[in-house]
Amino acid sequence: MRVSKMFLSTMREVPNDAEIPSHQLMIRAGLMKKVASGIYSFMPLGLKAFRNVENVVREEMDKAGAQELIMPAVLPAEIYQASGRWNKFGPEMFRLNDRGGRQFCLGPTHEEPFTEAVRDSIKSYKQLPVTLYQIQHKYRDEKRPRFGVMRAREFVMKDAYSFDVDEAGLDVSYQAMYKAYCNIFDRLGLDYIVVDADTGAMGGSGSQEFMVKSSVGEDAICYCEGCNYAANEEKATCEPPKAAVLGEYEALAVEKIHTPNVKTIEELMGYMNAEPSSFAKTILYNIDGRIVAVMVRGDREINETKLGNLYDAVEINLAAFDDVERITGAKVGFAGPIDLKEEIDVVVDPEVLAMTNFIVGANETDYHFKNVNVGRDFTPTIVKDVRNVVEGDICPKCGKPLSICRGVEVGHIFKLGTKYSEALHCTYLDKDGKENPMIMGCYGIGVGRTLAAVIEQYNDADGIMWPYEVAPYKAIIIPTKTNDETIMGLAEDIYSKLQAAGVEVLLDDRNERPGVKFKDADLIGIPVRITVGRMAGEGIVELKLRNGGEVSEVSAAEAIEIAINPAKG
RNA sequence: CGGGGUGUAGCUCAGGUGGUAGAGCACUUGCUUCGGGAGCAAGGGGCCGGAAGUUCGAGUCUUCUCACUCCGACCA
Repeated sequence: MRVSKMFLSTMREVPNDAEIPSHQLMIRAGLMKKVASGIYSFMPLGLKAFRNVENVVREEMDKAGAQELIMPAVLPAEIYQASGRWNKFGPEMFRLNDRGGRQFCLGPTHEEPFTEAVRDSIKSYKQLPVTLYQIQHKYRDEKRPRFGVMRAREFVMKDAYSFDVDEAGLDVSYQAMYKAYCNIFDRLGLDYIVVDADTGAMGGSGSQEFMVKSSVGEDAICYCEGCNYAANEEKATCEPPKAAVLGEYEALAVEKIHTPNVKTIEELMGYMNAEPSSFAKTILYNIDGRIVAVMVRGDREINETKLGNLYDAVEINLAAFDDVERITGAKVGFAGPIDLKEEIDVVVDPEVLAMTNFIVGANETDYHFKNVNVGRDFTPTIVKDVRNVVEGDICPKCGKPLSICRGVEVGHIFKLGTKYSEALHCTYLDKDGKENPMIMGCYGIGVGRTLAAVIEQYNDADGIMWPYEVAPYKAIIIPTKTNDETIMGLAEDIYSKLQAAGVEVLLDDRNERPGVKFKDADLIGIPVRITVGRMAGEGIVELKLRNGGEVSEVSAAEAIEIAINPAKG
């Protein structure tokens, strides 16, 4: 491609609505353009990089035995009504009506249509297993689109669905996808980690997320340096400290302390001259209409996912102020486990069991109790891990300290089980002629998000540094003067030889100053740069690799070799 | 959904107390330049997000709306 003919506009300035490097660079390098919040057009240069990611995904899916097809994005309401998700998705689903008033949506995820398609064409165990996939646009009306295509409202996803006769079959299908995902992210050069994840609204018996480590990631990942334990913060657990045993320590007498006008734990601790870790906070939650008290150490955060799972909850919120006041008999801020006015569950994090002579709210406005001890002063209804793991907590598998980092979720694989096959009657006949629901798995990769993650990982102050596999063009030839026959002759010669070799190559034939071309080449991140200039007469060019390294003077033939296969450089 | 911020040229932004629209970059033309986003000169480009109101007169003041954005909550 000749740059002079290319539909490309690069920007010197950082667009004011782009926060993170990948988003800024995708706009500045002219890869994409915003059309509306969370909705983007891909420009030719961006699309080429996008297709490269897509093709890696496609090749690995095909290699793993999955078969590609494509479903519509516009889908009738009925199939989502059948699974109950028409209502469950709520305002996140883009909905529309046809001229006759029939309801449709833009597909947010495609378990239902895939399940329906398989139900209609597969009847026998002999036709199973099968794994199908598509690479297609998804639509979710996110409350808060962010970071360009990292969290968009229209985005491309590779979604795959496996159908098996039994759990053992699902394990095989799941492992094949797991392996394919590793191959994909390896080929894309991403630094990723596979973590155990909460299954969330998808349901099912287990799931794992593929996380690219990144400071801009929206998820917190908990992992162990000592073993292979890794989990999303939503799911991560730790080994609790040993519970204190009454009688093995000196349990002091409970005292009621007047603590007027304290609003925060910090104020309270200042008032009582104590550390937050010597306080157990009690928070009231409304879980599907039921009020529950939850206790964790004062310096910990409650993990609402774990709490919700404990009650198999659909909706979980902090309790309303008047519920709190009715149940504790005090203003908000003084809740505790002792003398609650109503019989409610008191869920206690196991870490609290290790605390002795600690402080709690007194269920009386402006008062706290000190020297409280579990077992003597109150009894938990449930003891369960309901807090977020923190740096340094003990690994539940090997006992070493856990670390926490942030990550971008680029892939997610689920063992779904029979949730959708039962809802949509997707069954097969086994050898005995008995009807069984198929056992399903589903597997997603956010293609645009993966592309953004690649850029997030591979950039510097000058721009993008594409890994070779993703680079929209592998090499760029920069003639320093376009009116010099010797220079242009050699540049054109290299250009045609690279094209003949099947290398995607750019020739920057614009009548621009060399500095402009160098800046653009760095910004758009082409891996191999061949500058044709002063020594063109001797057949010598300058070679520079975008991912570092010095400029070297080589023969045109050598430069061509390296552009074809930079690993040799 | 709660709280904040911002909407003026393709991009980044300036436009006290109301008086009819600006800069830099980008774009067009010419000249000089030409190895890391050149200089000079001349140009083109605006429903000042939209609507209503106050006023002789609104980019500027008031109200309403829409969009974008940040923090939080939420999130297969």
